[in-house]
Amino acid sequence: MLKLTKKADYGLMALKYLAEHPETPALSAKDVADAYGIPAQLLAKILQLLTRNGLLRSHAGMNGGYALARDARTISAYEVIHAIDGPFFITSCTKGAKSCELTPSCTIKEPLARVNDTIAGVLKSISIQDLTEHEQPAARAREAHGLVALTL
Amino acid sequence: MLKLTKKADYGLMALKYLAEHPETPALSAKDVADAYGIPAQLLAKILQLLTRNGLLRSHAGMNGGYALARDARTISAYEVIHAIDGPFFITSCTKGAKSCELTPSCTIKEPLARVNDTIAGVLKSISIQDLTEHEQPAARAREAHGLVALTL
DNA sequence: TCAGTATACGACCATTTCTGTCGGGATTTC
DNA sequence: GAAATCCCGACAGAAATGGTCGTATACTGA
Ligand code: FES
Ligand code: FES
Repeated sequence: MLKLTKKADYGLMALKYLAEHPETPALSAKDVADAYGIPAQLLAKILQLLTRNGLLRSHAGMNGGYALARDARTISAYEVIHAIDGPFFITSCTKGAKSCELTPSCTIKEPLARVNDTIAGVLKSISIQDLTEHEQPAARAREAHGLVALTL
Repeated sequence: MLKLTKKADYGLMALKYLAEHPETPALSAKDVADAYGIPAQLLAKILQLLTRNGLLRSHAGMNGGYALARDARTISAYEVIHAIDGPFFITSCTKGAKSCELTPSCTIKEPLARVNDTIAGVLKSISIQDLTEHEQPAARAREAHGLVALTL
C-alpha cells in the first residue's frame, strides 16, 4: 500500500534520464528503456501518456523521440504521477461530489483528506531537476523550497 | 496509487470507534462492523491483526471483544497501517539489503526514499485521538505536534 | 458441565488492478 | 519508398486486494 506503481516509477526514471541529457535533441523510447532495462513497449506507452499531458514533446521519424516539454525545474513529481496514474486519493472515498457509501457513519475521511493534501504537497515540491541531483539533495532542496510547513 | 487499502481504512475506522467509546470495556468485531456496515468477518481478521501487533487487547467469551491496548493518543496512524499492510515503501525497490535489479542505473530510488520517510513521518504524527476530533482538527493538531519541518 | 458468545486462524475464491505484449496505423526523415 | 519512430486500442497473464468459510479455541454465566 501507499506504493508508487511501476509505471509511475518508470515515468520518473525516464524524465530524470531526459533531464540528464539536455544535449541530445530527443531520445527514443527504446533508448531510455535500454538504458534502464525496462520493457520498451511499456515505457513507450508511458511516454505517450506524458506527452498527451504536456510534460513531453514527441517527434516521430528518424532521430525522433522525446524531450522535456519544459524545464526540468518546473516539472513536479506530482504532475508525473498524476499524468500516469490519474487523480490520486489516499482514501477510497473522494469526499467530493460522489462520496463514499459509508459516509454518514464515517468521519475518518476528513482528517485523511488532509494527509492526502500534505502528501500531494510534498510531491508537488519535488521537481525532476531534484531527482537528478544525487549529491546532497537534502540540502539543495531545502534551499530551493524552504521548509514546508505541515498544517495537519 | 498511493492509496490506503480498504483494510487499513477499516482498521483506522475501527480504532477510532473504539477510541470514541472508552466507557465500554470491550466491543466485539461485530459491533464495530455493524456500526459502519463493513463485512464483519473481514473486520474480525483486521482486529486480530491489530491485536497481534499489540495495538488492541482482545477478550473472548460473552461480553468480550476488543479494546485499545494503549491510550488513543499514543497510537499513530502509521502503526495501524504498518500492522495491517506490513512494512511500507513507496518504491518497489527497498534500498536496503535486497536492492532492486535496476539499481546500478537508477538513481531515483534515493530521493524517493526521502519522500517515503516524509510520508511516514506525517502518518506517525497522527494519532487515533486526532481522528476522533472532527471539529477543527487542523488547529488542534498543530498545537499538539507543532509544525513539522520537512527536510526534503 | 454445558450452551452460547467471541476470538483465532488458515484455506480459499472472486474481483480488481497492474504489468506487459501484440498488431496495425500514422508521421517524419532520408 | 523504406526505415525509424511515435500512436493507440485490445488483450492476456500476473499479482494484489477484498471477502467468505470452516473449524478450533477461549471465556462467561447459568
Ligand atoms: S471510508 Fe468512505 S467515508 Fe470513510
Ligand atoms: S527502480 Fe529500483 S533502483 Fe530505481
